[in-house]
Amino acid sequence: MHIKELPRLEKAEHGVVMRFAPNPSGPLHLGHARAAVLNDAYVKRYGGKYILRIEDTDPKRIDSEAYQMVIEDISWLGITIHEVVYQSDRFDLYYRYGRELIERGGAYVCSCENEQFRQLKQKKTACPCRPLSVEENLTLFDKMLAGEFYEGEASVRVRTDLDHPDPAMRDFPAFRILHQPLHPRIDAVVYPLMNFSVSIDDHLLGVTHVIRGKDHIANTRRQRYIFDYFGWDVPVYRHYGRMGIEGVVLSTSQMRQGIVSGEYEGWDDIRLGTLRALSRRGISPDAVRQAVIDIGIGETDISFSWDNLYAQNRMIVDPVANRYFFVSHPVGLEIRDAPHQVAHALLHPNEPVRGKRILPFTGTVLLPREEIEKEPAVIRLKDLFNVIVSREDGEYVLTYAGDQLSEARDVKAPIIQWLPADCALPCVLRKQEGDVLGVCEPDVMREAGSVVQFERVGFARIDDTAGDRIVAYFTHR
RNA sequence: GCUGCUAUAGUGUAGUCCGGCCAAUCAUUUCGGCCUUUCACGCCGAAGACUGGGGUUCGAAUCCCCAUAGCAGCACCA
Repeated sequence: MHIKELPRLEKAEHGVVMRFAPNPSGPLHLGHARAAVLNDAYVKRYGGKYILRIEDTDPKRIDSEAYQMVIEDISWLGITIHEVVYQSDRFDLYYRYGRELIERGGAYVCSCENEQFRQLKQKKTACPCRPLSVEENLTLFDKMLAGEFYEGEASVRVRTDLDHPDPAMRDFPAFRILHQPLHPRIDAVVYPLMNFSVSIDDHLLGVTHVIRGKDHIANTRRQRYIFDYFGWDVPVYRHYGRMGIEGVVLSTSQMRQGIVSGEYEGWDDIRLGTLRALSRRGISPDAVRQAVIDIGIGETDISFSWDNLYAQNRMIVDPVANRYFFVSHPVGLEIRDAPHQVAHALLHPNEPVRGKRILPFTGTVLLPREEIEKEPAVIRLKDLFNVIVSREDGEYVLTYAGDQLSEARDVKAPIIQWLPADCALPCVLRKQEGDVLGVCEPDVMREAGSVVQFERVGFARIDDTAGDRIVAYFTHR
């Protein structure tokens, strides 16, 4: 496996403090994995501390189950977290620094209507609240905290530069009032906005380097205003480009919608880009990690390719996956004149010491319909013997044609998987395109939870062996 | 509309800061071949790119300008 080196980080020689800061709105997906892994990779490279900061300052975007899911997903990824911080535990801190920012003249309480402020901002005009004194602002802030305002009636804004050429920079909000919905962890009416809480936390937690998506470039500039008011040093920032994924929605809200409407089975539906979906399909966390590091921190927008992920995963999984036969759409056929015998097939072709599977042939085999319908003249049943295929009255007839592999080679006979009719287990292979019904070897029962290779079909993770049929999830070819 | 960022093969990526060693790296992909009782793995080989146009220079993927395209932000979301 080729190991790709990430570009070096400035000012990182003496260690770094970094953070991964998801909001708990759902499980982690590939987009999160990029942020989580990249930061983790740098912490591991330079040494230091990795903080998981749960950004739960918007009750509208909290799914109380997500707190747990995020933790699970991170540990699945094999990421080392040294400290977990919940922003909802820190509201008092934000209020304290909010007050201080007002005292320093860096913020004011604005009671303009949203639309009104927006228009003033476009015209680079100060709103009527902007000139209020520090004392007046502090009083208003206290009233906010005391719950004396309705939602939307007041907010705290950071004083920036009304002439700033980028309208996005002008007096952005730092706190808002929210009466509803209720926050699952705390009881509050004044909520810090992302740019404020992030600035305070990044400083207080000693964050030295931040790697995040370029959708945060404007936020980085806004946060700099707050750092400047407090006289703090800003971390080193890196913004990587947008990442799309072939044929997948990564938006948590869209995924949730699909689950609610019944389009998807759940967060681990194999058509989804969540980490739990990948895990269920047998994608290894190391493959995700490698694929993400391979992509790096470039600022270009990219499209994540499944092929590249699969290639990484194949490298990891191929040496460990045991081989088995899976026969899709099985057709039972008796083989004429064939001596009963027992086939021995290697669990892994490159590692004979691992042992063999034993498949007793007693006259009738199950073959994949697709293979028979190609009407080959001769086929070789893998690890068994050769068979001549003919038709009589529209029915396929198979006749024993010797054991010699070389003879099959000579006529370029396809070598195909098969199963004894009397000891095959029903098995459903679940693919993104749909389910494939078939049968597999009884020994697959022993592989619950692990990834196997169904020979000539592809890799699959054995998900469930408890029901009346084995359930396997297709990983990739 | 305003502000900013980016632009290397199908995909991802190296090279760009400090112009020549780049007729452009590596991986994946596709196609051949070898190996093989899997259409897997492994091995060998091939295919495939510097967005376009100007400029600077002896020399540009690399510097400058313009164009084009994509993306992001302009939320009391993160």
